[in-house]
Amino acid sequence: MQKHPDGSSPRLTLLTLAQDLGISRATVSNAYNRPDQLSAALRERILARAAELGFAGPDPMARGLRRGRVGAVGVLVDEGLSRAFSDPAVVDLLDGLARELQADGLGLLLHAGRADDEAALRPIQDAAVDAWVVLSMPDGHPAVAAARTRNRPLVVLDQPVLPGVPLVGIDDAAGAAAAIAHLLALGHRRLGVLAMPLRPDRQEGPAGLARQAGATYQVMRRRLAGAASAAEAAGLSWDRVPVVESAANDPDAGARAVAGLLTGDDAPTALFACSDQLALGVLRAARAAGLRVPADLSVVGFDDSSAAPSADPPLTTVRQPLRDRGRELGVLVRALLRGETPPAPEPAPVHLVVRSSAAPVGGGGAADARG
Amino acid sequence: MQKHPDGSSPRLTLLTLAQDLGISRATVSNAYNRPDQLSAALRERILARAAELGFAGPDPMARGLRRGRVGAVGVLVDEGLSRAFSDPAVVDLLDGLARELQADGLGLLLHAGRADDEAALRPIQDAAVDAWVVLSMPDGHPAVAAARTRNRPLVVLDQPVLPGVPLVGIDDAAGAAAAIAHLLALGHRRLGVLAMPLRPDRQEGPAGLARQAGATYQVMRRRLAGAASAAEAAGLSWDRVPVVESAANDPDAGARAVAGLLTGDDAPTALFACSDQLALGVLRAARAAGLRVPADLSVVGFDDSSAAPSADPPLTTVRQPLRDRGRELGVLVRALLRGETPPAPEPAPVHLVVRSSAAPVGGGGAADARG
DNA sequence: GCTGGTGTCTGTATCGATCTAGAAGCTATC
DNA sequence: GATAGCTTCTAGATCGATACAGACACCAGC
Repeated sequence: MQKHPDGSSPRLTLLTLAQDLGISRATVSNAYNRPDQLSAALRERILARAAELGFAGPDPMARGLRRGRVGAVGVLVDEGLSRAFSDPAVVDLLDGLARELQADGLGLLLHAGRADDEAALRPIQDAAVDAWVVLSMPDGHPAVAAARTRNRPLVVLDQPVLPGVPLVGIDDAAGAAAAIAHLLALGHRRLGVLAMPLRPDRQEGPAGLARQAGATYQVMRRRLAGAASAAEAAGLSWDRVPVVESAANDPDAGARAVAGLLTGDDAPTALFACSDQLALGVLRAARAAGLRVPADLSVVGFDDSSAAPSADPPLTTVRQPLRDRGRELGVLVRALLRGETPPAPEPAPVHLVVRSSAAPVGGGGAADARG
Repeated sequence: MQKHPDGSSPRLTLLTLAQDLGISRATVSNAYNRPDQLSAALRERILARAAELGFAGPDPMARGLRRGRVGAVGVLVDEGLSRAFSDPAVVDLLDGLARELQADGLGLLLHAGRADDEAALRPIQDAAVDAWVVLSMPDGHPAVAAARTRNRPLVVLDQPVLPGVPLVGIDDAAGAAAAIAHLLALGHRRLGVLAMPLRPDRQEGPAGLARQAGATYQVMRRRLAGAASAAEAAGLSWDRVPVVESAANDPDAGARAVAGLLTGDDAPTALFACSDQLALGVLRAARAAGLRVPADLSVVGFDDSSAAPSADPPLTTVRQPLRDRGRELGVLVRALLRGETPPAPEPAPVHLVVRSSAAPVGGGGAADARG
């Protein structure tokens, strides 16, 4: 755009403008950052001339260096962006976060925490951010360590639990227990559970007690523990409840993982899917197997993401306030950036939202069977 | 973490480390950036000592200032992040972009382009990014102007068309024409169109020719023009084809907007929805109105997003290679950052993917009618 | 006429790195 | 033994802004 006669592009800086106007660099800086430090008239003159020359204001990086702030918050998500964002729950949460941070003009810098490559961690270490938000990363993930090396404020969602790091979480165990209790109350005794990945190794299929206990995704460890205690409390032996692990938290993977469980004489009459994404997969698999939901199979999900109410049938699910939690993360980050040391918020309450994907065992819907 | 005995935190810099080791600052810098400029032994010693002291490497902002690069690409999306990311098409595209940029260790800095507030533009002007990617913003949106003020490389998806700015697009008109032609070939004569927003004013309802022509979302202008020409070519007068505008590009808004169109004596037998998100809304509205798809109503979408094949019924839709287009954006950005001036890529080809949401008029499915 | 207070504006040190040019040491060659 | 060519390391300028401590003018009050 602005090209010098001699061909070199004359980068505009505060100094350029100051010299042009015959005033000092500091005054131009003040025109942008401290309007009270100079007369309104002069400020107008400076801004007008800046617009004329096409000067866009102080350079972000130089300002960042001097002030120690860039105006960006790093967000660390597991795996690729695609997988993370294909989950409406993550999107809702991120939206809450972004809205809250907008109050301070902070943007979100996304980085995917791929564990594979040692060199892939450099971009994370070298990211110009004021703080980090870590979204549901497994225990011991190297990307989390990389984000911590700069000693910037860091806030964690759900997991991992790190000493001295504030965490925004929910009572996963209570939520899962509520889901199981609901199914038990409906009279179901042959239960099944479809789990999100327990470890980042893409394993799929039945998950025994050992695998469950060794889960590096703490969220799953807690939800399974909650489910187990609710089952045991009702006299059901947990080790006889089939738990199937999905290779990924999306409907397709969920449908694939659960397919084998739905047929056979002792197939479950009710399934607890540990996320709405997986619950959608169960619905799909059930349809493919010719089962009616909820007549032949009851399904309960987890999250109450935006996809839950519009599913077919609408999902009974454990509601967690996703947007609010995103906002909480933002509030926490802002406080930390102001130098405060706020207490981590209490785990948000969860409760069951009853819609129509779960019904009493035996299937009232058989009346108008039309298969 | 690292606290000095006297209470002040002793920020670690290249200089600290250099003095500690009795060498020069430049050498420490070289240890990180130019391994060939010093002996392997010394480099090892530096890195080891750095790890010992907890030095995470050169400061990103200082490096950014000196090098003129921060390692981040700004992404400008319309409206809130939530709306943008709830569209699987956007997510797929973003994933392609992120993957391509990862090759250079570049992260994505998200900013929502809210038009409301003048002050809301500052964070965009002041964002520390090396380049901008603008995703489907309407003509004349102030946020786009804000992103341009820094004279950084800028790449546009779909729109707006700006002189000298490379654009990654598709042949929208041909795609829409293919959709209409398909419906016509199936014998449909009573067509309807469900449009994405034509202007960012959240208007909903029938959109006359004037409104269509005044659309500031060019994508919609082009798709409607393509649809019109295909209709006219078949002898159908376009001004008699009802076009309904949705207030937002999501299934709920789409269902709401289209509901009124589905009933009545001269209700369309076939609908072209200008995005898969809207097509999902049509499916939902049709179900609510007791219509069977495709027996009573044929539906064609646009995008072939990841939601299309798993819809019920699977969507017939116009396929655009979303992930590839994201990658193209990334390739373009990387080239521009290397100082090259690559030609904007040819508009990617689109073609119709026939699944089962559109069928011949008259409804073959009426045989086993069970309503 | 002097003191003290306000309101504006400026000079300079500083943030933490990278780049360029060149110094120092060491070996090989004629 | 002087010259040339390496490799390895360093000094100093530079990127562009902001914070702090004053300088200067002007006015009020005694």
